Amino acid sequence: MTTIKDVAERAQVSISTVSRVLTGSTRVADVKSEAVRKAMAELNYQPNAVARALVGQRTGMLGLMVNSFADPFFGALMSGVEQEARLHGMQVIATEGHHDRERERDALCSLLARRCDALIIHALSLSDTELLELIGDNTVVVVNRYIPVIEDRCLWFDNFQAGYMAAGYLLECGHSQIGWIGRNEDIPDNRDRFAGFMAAIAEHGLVLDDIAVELAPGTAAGGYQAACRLLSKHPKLSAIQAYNDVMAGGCLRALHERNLRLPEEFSVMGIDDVYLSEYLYPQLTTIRYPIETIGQRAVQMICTPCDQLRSSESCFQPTLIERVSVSQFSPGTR
Amino acid sequence: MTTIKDVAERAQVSISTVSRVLTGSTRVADVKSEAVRKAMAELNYQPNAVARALVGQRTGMLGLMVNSFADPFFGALMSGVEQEARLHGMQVIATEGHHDRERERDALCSLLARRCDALIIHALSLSDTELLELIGDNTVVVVNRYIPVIEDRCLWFDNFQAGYMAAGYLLECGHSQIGWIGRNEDIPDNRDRFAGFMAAIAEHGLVLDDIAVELAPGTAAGGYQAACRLLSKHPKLSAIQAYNDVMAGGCLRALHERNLRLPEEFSVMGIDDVYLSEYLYPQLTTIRYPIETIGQRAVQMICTPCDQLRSSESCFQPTLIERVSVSQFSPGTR
DNA sequence: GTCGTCTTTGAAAGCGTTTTCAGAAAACGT
DNA sequence: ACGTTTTCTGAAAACGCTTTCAAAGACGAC
Repeated sequence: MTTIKDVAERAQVSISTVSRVLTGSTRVADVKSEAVRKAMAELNYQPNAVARALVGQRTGMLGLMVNSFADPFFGALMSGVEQEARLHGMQVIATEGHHDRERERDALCSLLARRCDALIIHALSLSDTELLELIGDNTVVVVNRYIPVIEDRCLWFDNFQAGYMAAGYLLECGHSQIGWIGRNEDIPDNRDRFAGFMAAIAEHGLVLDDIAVELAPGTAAGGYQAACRLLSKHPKLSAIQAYNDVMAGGCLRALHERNLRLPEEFSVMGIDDVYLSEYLYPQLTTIRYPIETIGQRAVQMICTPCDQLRSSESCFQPTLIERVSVSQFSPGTR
Repeated sequence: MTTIKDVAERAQVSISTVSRVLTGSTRVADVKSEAVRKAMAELNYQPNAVARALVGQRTGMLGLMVNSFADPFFGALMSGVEQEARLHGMQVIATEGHHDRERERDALCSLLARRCDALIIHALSLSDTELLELIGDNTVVVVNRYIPVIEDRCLWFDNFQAGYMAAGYLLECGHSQIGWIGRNEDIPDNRDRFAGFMAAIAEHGLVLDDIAVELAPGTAAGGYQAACRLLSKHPKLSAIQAYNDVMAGGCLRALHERNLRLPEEFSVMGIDDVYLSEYLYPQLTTIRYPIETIGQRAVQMICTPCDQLRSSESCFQPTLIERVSVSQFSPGTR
C-alpha cells in the first residue's frame, strides 16, 4: 500500500503538505498542491482510513445491530439506515443479534471495540440495564424500543395502537369471532400489540373468552401451525389477526389448504407491512410500521447537529393499509 | 475512553505488559497478569480496534457489497456471510451498490479505504476492467459473476443451466405455449438464463417465434406489468417462466386478477428460490440459487488457509424445487 | 535598509496499540 | 560462589495519518 510518505517523496514535499492538500485545511502554494495531486494520482494513493480514525478520534462508521439480515423487516431498516448514512458520508457496519442475549452482547462489543462514531441498535434479548451498561456514554439510537432513561435516544412504534387499530378495523368490518396468532416469546412488541388488540375487543363489549388465541414462533411456519390449531379448535372463526405479516403469510397458507375463498369466507390481517405482504394472495391488509423511515430518522438524529434537527415525535404511529385480505363479514357464506 | 495507558498505571506495570496479557503472546508473571486483569475489569477497558488495526496491518473487517439490503436475495447472501464471518472472528462491513456504476465505485472505494482484510463483491454495473483496477491486489471474492482473469476468486451460478432446467421442466409438463418475462436491463444473468431457456426450447423443436417475450424492470411491479402485456397479446399461453421469483410474484398477481385457477389453468415458474417464494400462492415452483451457501463459501475462501480448503466447485449448480405453481398441461381447461 | 505582517512550509508530537530489543532478575549447573 | 541460561519486564520504535508550533520567505510601509 502506498502511504502519505511515498506521495510526499514523489512530490518533493513534506508529509505535512500532503496532508494539507488532502484535508484542505490550510492553503498550499499552487505549484506544490499540483505536484502533490499529480503524485497521488500516479501512485493511485488512497488515504488510510484506519490511521485517520486513530488520530482524528472519529471512524466515520455507524454501527448497526439487527436481529437478522435475512428478515425483510430488517432489510428495510438497514436500507433506510444505509441511504441516510451515505448522505452523511458514513459507512455502515452491521451485525446480527439473532435474538440471543450472548450474541447481542458480543455483537455490541464488537461494534464498540471498533469505535463506531454511533450505534443504531435493535436488541430484544438484552435487558434495559445490560444495554445501558454496555453502551456506556457512546452515542446510540435505540430503535423499536422504549427505554425511559434514554428516552430522547429512542425511536419506537406504537405497538398498542397498532393492535388496537387492527382489531378496530376487523370489528368495524363486522367480525366478532376473531382469532389472535401471537408469538410464543414474551417480547414487548407481542405484549403491546395483543394488549391493544384486546383493548379494542373489550371496548366493543366482547371479552377474552370470545377470542381464540394461539402462540407460536414468529415465523411463517409458526403462523401456519398456529392457524391450523386455531381453525380446528374454533370452527366458527371468521377472521384472524396475526402478530405480524410473516405469521399472517403462514396463516394464509393454512387457509388456502382448507380451500377457503379469501377474503369472502375468511379475513386475515397482519401488522408491519413488510415487502412480502404486497405479494401474498390475497394481498395482505395490514398496519404499516414505517421501519425504513425510522432507520433514516435514526441516522439523522446522529448526524444532524441538535439545533438543526427539527424536533419530531419519537413514537411512530401506525397507519392502516387496506389491501384485500379483509372483507366485510357476511354470515353464512361459509 | 480508557486506554492501555490507564490500565498500565492502575496495575503499576508498563503498557508492554498490559499488551502482553491482552494478546497472550508472551508469558507474564502471575501476579502482574492478575493485577492487569483486575485493572482492566475495574476500568471496563476495551482495546481500541482501530489502533490494533493500524499497527497489526489487519482490521478484522470483511467488506461486503451488494445491490440492496432490502432485497431478500441479498438478505440471504448477507446472512450467510455474517454467520461464517463471525465464526472466524471477522466483522462484516456492508454497502449497497444499487446497480449503479458510480455508487458501486464509491462503495468499493469506501471499503478499500477502510482497509478491509478482504472484500466480497456483488457488482453488476462495473465492467470487468474497472472492477479489476479498483480491487488492485486486495483479497477479494466476486460472487455471482465470472471474471476470467481471477477465476479462482469467483463464485458464480450456472444461470444458463438454470434457464435450461426451468424450460425443460415446463416442457416436460406438456406446456408448449410458454412466455418469458425477463429484465429490461442487459445483465449477464438475464442473458444467460434466457439463453438456457431458449436452448431447451430449441432442443424441443420449438423456435423463438413460439415464445412470447416481455421485458420489464426486475421487480415484482415489473413482473406484473410484463405479465399483463404478455397475457393480453398472447391468449394461448399456458405457462410463464420469469427471470426470478420476485418477478414471478408480480406475475402471479396478474394471473389472480384474471381469476385463473392456479396451477390448473396456468403455470408459473421462477428462479432463485428466495424467502418469498414459499409464501406466494400457489407456492412457487422454482430453481434454487444457493446464495446463502455461496456467501458462506466466500468467507471460507478468505479465512481458510489454502491448504486446508478442500477445493470444490466455483460454479454452483441449480436444483429444481417443485412446489405447486406448475402443473401438467391439460388442454382445454381454460 | 529595517521592521512588522502574512503566507507557506517542515519538524515533531501524538493518536493507542504491538513488537523488538536489551537489560534485570531469577534459576540452574557445577 | 560463579558463569550461564532462562524468564520476565520496560523503553522505544513503528503503524499512517493530523495538527501544532515555530521558522523562513515574501511583501509592503516607513
